[in-house]
Amino acid sequence: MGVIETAIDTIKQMIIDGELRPGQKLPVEKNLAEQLGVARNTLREAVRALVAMRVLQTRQGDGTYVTSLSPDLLLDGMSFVADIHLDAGAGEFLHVRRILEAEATGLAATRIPDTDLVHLGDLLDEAETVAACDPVDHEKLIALDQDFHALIASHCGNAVLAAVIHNMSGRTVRARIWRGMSDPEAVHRTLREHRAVHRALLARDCERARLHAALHVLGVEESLTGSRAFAGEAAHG
Amino acid sequence: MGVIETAIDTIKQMIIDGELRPGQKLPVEKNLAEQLGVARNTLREAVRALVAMRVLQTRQGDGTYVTSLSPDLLLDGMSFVADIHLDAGAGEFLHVRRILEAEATGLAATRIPDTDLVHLGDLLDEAETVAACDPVDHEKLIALDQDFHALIASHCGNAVLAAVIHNMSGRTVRARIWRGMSDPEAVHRTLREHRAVHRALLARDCERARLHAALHVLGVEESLTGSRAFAGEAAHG
DNA sequence: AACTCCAATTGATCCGATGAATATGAATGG
DNA sequence: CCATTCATATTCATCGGATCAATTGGAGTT
Repeated sequence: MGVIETAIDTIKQMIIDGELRPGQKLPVEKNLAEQLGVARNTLREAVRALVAMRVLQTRQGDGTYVTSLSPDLLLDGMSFVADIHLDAGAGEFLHVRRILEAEATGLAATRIPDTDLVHLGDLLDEAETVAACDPVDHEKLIALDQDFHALIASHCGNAVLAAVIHNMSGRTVRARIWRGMSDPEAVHRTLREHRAVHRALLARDCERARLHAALHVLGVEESLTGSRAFAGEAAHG
Repeated sequence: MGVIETAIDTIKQMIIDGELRPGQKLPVEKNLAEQLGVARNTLREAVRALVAMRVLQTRQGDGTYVTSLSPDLLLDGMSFVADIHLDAGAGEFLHVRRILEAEATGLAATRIPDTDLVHLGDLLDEAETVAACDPVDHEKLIALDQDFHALIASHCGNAVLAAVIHNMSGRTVRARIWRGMSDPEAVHRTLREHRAVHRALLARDCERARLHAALHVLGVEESLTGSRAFAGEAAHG
């Protein structure tokens, strides 16, 4: 194993062992490099790798610190994975998201405070206003969509679950999904599904919330794969 | 934004845009550094960060290449996250794993080939043999446990789902769980639950497979939190 | 055609120097 | 005595060059 990999693992192990705690300041580069028996440039590459993993954080003129190590922080590299695979693997990411988002929404039904339920309603009102404009501001819709799902997930009582959901669909993926909705009907359907989820949460009904959340993501999946059988049939009736 | 961050994002974008494809070789450090307008040491730190994310791979004397970018590869940083949070967040990770593993096992019921079902049976036979020995080889049990779950997940038909499950519980977490089973009865219960999952898969019964998988992970969750109400009651009866 | 060996290529590691951002503490004014 | 300002030290950021080590590819040999 190379010198840099060794340095990375040593610092990692110091964190796992509790020798380095969240928020703690590391020794200055010169000393830490000497302590680990490597050159300063080598240590910098190790530190840079850990910064990329959101394990460390450097502040010029101040020092290097261990981050909060919160799951949300450490898992956010996943969004890049989602962005890379938006061609081949977007459907697979959405499938995972459907499972997790259904669970999180069901959990949130009994946990989300009333004030945030009101906030959710405000988000939906604003989204409907934006959708009614011509031309539609898709960027705004994307932001509101993200806020809607993030707010629900943040109240599921499981920080890891919320973090995985939050990072499961990178911004590029979400943007592509919304931009793919050239059909105004698709936008309105999405907003109706959001309303349904909101009503279930207002009723504090776990199972309804879970089902509507799953159905919502499923709708996105099917709109991507072009297998929207229901929509086609509904048009006939 | 710093020079290094800019270099990282530039390379990332080249990959997202398809300018750099999986397996492709990058220009030599000297040229690429010149092309990006940074010093060689600076480029190296950017490359090192992408190597840590499993996006790039370097081979001394040969060159730097784009990896396969497979989800399993890119998501494997998650195991470090799980290792760090094994005190506070182990339960939350297990909760997510329960949801995902249940789904994956259900999906695998109709997808896993007969030959792999036989292989699963062999793994269980071997595990029971090891568990019957004295002293018990916990390392061997950990490896067999990992193989069992990985083999099932790999046949769920969703590479992203399989990758997330695979990386959800780091080796440290899995090792701690098994080592926590000082009670021989806990080991035997785990093996019984594995058998139940295997039988459901043999019957190609999605719902049974899903339930047994969920129950299995739930058992691990409860053994960690010490809330094994059922086990306690069973001991009385 | 297969093998051996050497030289070129390329990343790995190290060293030293300068620039830029921040923190610290002394000096100053109220 | 307290708040502000500012010079200075500290620390990371970036750079350029030098040497080491591993791989590759071709020349030469069998």
